[in-house]
Amino acid sequence: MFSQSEENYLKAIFHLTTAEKNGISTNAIAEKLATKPSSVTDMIRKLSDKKVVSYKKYYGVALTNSGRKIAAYIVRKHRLWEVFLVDKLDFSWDEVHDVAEQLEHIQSPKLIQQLDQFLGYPTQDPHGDPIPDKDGNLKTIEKCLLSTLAKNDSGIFVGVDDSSSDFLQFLDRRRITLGKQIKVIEKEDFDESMLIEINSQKMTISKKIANNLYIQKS
Amino acid sequence: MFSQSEENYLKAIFHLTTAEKNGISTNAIAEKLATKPSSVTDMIRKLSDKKVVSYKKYYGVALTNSGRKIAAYIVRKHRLWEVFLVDKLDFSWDEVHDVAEQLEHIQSPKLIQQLDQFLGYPTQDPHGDPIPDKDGNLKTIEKCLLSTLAKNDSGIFVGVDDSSSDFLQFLDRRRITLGKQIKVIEKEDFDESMLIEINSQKMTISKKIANNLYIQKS
DNA sequence: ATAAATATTTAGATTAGTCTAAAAAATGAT
DNA sequence: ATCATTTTTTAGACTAATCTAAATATTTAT
Repeated sequence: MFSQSEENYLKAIFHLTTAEKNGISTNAIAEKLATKPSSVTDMIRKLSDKKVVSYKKYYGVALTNSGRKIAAYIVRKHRLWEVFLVDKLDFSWDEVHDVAEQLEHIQSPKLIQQLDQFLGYPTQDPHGDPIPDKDGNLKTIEKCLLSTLAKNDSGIFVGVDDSSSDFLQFLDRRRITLGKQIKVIEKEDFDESMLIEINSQKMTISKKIANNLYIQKS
Repeated sequence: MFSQSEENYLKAIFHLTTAEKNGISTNAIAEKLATKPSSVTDMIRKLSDKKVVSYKKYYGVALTNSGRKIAAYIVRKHRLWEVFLVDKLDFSWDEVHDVAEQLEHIQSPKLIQQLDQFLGYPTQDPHGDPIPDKDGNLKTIEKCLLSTLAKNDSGIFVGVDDSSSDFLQFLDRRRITLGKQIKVIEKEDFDESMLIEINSQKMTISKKIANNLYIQKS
């Protein structure tokens, strides 16, 4: 059994792990969890004793197979709860994160099994992120940042990188919602802004925005 | 804000408080929470500093108005979650307690507001216990223990005193479910068992069982 | 290759919540 | 009313999770 704090560390490492990076740094974890590097060292040592992370002093940390499975299950729970909040309790996609952050720690396999069924076995959360299956497998879809598209490319808006409340509310105001078709009409070299077409109308989008929108090319 | 532990103490005191008793004893709280009296003394002092309980050394403890309101809200959350688990996720009434015990600590007023609406503003949990309203008011119905009924009295089964899994499963096997009509056919002086009629059939019930079933007399 | 900057770890302290053992207060029995 | 029993509190210790400050290792820049 793992404490909430231990679970949060596992999840943070899971999210910081990408195909490229092998050892996750103490500082990166500390920043992600808004804690101090010294606290991270302590906790990592504890998780290492429990065989859920492998750790070599000064060389960062990585999840073991069992650690990855536990982390994926926490992410699964988090995302299922987000779907519940949006689909059943009429939360908007910018309101769900903090509550799901609490709900993900509830211990009850039956609860999650039944919730999954109740929600109709969803595969993505309200931000377009994939929901790991029971075995911790994550089916990622082919997607890229809007900023990487060339003039006249188009695709479907399938996810966000930053899911802060401010950003999500901005998207709501601009009527940029998951599943919409987006076409790049013009790219401005000077500030890297773009003119895009969505909902049959054109709008200008800054580089920062384009860097936070995932597109599935068509 | 109150920690999970503080919330559990408030809830325990809330449940131990009845019309008769004014000061709840340290030992009673310790037993309810499966902890030690010395731990209770420490926590009570802390809750007293926070003005949610009134406390005089050696004379027990009582909730203040604000303490009572907080405790009632935790009970409200617990019971709403129980309804959710039974009505929406197909849990049976003997499986919900431990999960609700965790869910009651989730902090999100909107979550509870929306859940309440989603469930259709229920007034009772799956065991027949009343759900406190938003202001912490508890509407108790007129009820008495089956053991207090006389021969030929009858009424509706509206709640249980003991809601342990074992007892609830026993009731399931005997087809004794909330809302059923029960009539006392015979009372046995010797062992205080009773012969009752339910579901148009007769069955014998021990004193212990009769002491755990609440009846609304008709 | 060395010095400066950065990252990480260690050492020691703190807080919340708990415990055991002993002391103190209240209660109950004669 | 006194003594024994029970209840409650106090004192001191422990663990998990965190922190600050100092020490050490690694990386980067010249």
